[in-house]
Amino acid sequence: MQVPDYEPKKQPNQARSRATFQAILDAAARILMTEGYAGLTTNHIAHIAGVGIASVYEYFPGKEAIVATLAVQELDAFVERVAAHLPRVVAMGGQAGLHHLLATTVEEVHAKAALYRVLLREIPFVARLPRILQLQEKAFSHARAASAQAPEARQLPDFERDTWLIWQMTYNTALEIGFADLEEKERSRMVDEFVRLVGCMLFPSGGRSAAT
Amino acid sequence: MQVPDYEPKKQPNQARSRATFQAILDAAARILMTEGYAGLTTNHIAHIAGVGIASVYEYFPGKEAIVATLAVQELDAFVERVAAHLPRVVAMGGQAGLHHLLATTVEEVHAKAALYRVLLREIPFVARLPRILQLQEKAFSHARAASAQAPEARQLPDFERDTWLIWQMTYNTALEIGFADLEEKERSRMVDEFVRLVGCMLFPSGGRSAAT
Amino acid sequence: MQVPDYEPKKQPNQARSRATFQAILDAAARILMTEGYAGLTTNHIAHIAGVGIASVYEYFPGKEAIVATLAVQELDAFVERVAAHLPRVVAMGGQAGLHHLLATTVEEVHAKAALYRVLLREIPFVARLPRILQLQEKAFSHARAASAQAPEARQLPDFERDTWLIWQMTYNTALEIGFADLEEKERSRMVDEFVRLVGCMLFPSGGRSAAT
Amino acid sequence: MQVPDYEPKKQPNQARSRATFQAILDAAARILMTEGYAGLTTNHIAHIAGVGIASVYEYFPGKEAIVATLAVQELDAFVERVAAHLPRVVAMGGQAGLHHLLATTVEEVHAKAALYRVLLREIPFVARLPRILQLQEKAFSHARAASAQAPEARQLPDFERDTWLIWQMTYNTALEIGFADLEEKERSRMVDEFVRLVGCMLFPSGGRSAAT
DNA sequence: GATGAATGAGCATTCATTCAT
DNA sequence: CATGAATGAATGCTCATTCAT
Repeated sequence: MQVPDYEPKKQPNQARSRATFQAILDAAARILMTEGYAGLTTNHIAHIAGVGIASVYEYFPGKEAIVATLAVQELDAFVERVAAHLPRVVAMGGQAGLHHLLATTVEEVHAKAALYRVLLREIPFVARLPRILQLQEKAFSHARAASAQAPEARQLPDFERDTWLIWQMTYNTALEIGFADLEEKERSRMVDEFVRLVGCMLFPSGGRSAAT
Repeated sequence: MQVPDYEPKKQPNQARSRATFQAILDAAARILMTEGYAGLTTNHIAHIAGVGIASVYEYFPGKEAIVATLAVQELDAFVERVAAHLPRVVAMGGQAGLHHLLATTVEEVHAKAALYRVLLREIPFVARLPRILQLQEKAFSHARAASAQAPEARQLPDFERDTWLIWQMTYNTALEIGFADLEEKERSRMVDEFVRLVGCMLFPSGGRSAAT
Repeated sequence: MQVPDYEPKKQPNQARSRATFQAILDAAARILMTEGYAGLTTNHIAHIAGVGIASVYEYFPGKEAIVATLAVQELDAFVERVAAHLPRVVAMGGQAGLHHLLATTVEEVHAKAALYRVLLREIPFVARLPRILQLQEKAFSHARAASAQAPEARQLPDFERDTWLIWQMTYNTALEIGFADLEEKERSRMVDEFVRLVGCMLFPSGGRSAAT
Repeated sequence: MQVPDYEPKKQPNQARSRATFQAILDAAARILMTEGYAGLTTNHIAHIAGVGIASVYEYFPGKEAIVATLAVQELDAFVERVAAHLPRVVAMGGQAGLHHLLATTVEEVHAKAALYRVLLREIPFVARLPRILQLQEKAFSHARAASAQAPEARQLPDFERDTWLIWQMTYNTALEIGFADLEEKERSRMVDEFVRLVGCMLFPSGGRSAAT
């Protein structure tokens, strides 16, 4: 099985090209949300995008490149949106900052749950894309940096492993909460508890009282 | 899109049938591990199993039923294997019991990581199969029961949500550790820290000292 | 395309064999009536007949032989049943005899319309089977003989062609009336007119008055 | 058994499309004539048509739609060709008009006997296609109208049933004469007698003399 | 630059038939 | 005599991709 090409053929410069390029990505996103990866075909993408099939191949070498480009675009924007809150998170600090960070993350996931679920859980190659790995690395290092700034967290007995583990737990559970079919109020309460539990790991001394 | 049939056509009774039936499942497992779900075709399964393609359709209505049957068989056995340790876990209690439970789980995951990763992360319908949902429910209730027996855990301020969240964090992270490409020693250390962090959530008061 | 074998492999002699043999033919008839020729498969026949698939091949070399045997059996019985009325038909003579003959024929067709329609209109090779051709020839010669006995009919100006044509018209139309989805009363009236019209051809001089 | 789709997927507009579309229909006709319906496969059609298999599915949803489209096209043209003679038939009137009509019909049938035989006698669903039923209805009403214009025919004692019966006899027998493997001269004589006999039914009073 | 008609390798699935028991 | 597990050639159909316009 040849490894496919995950890069777009060319970056569109003119306005019309840009529109076509984006229409293809949008169409792919719509299909992924309604039909899943199994229902994604290039002809279908072209049809939904309202462009000729040949135009799709004008910009992308194949189906995987469309998905990869979409994934990078979407997940990059996701990280950007969450990262925009980081200054405030750091300013708030401690449990309060953690709460703001996780609540924001869960809401962002929930807003595009249908798409993220497919991208992150149904398409095996997405998580292995270099640009997605970079993205995760970036997000992880954000988290580690923020974590290292908090005076209590420095006491983590095995800093490297602990941050990796907490990262895994937090990342996957934030996804699960965002994917779960919960009422807004229930999701909010779930986040409260989520924050408390993560706090238990990060700030071992004061975990219980901080939830109040 | 018609919903596929996930049940085998007939349960084999005679020895020869049984062998064919199992050969098909084994072949499917091997292909899933080497080629992923995308590379799984019925003709390929038949070829690897060393049986005629028609024999595949003698026992299964289609590809999905093979995967579903395999998933149920494998994950059921997985839960059984882990559940076999539960008495000891309960007897040990506390951090020690938790350590035994999580170490066992991670090792079982690691032993079949390639297969479980495909079944649980690449095939969207597996996690929605009624029998798999029952299995998760069963495992979750095991966990909740064990958790309720530990005197400290009863103090979880929001028992329902906390158990669900801790379950999600533990389950997903156990998978990630098992899937990660780590040396045995490194994995073992990772489990140690993992246990400590989960302990922080379950036994908030004494989390730090118990790890020693 | 090899010409298939239309003969049964062996004629069953013992009672049990006879039952199996006939069960196969009956099953084939039932399937033909409900699913048409396109839905007739050997495995399906065996299943409906309640015998093993290998038993089907014990008695018949293939699917076509089953159909051919069934067709000969059914159509032979049909001709026999109609022929049983011939003495009375000849005794009655003229329009009255013709009426009895055609009414009987149409009723016999109607009684097994679903099966005859498939045998005679959907399965191309049935009408070309030597034994079916013999049967038609036999029926045709019956008709010609009866026709020749009627004093008026001898006056047919072109005896050979006229009998062939009248035979064709009568045979096909009797089938169509029998196949049509008519109430019994309506079918009966249709036969009355049918007889009158055939009378017009056979007894040109007195065709009109005889219908009264 | 799902009822198949009998309509073409899209009507071709450009010249190249038209050619492909018609090549598929022509190939289907050729195969039906040489191999019968049983020998008609989509891959075979594509091969004979000299187009890729995917092109077949570009224009038709399946095999049945190809056959249905071909049947409608062919039988529509057949009815058109015969109908083109109707004015002359009406102008000639009586036996002479009838002779012209039936001779024309039989010749048109004979010219495409191999195809019509398969379409009308081997493929069960063709006769039940709405567009074919409309065609028959149209031809039947032509016949009834012509019949009603002839002064003698109005005397048919049971107009509705008589026209239906005469239609059935004439239609089926015209097919049989056209399908029969006769020398042209013999077929011509057969038509002469055929006309005389139909005349006996339509014009009861003077049936005998008119044949001279 | 954009198109859509055309393609063929490849897939899921069926079914007549055989053969060891 | 009867069985049913096993078979593979053959079929209908899809979909990523190309190419002439």
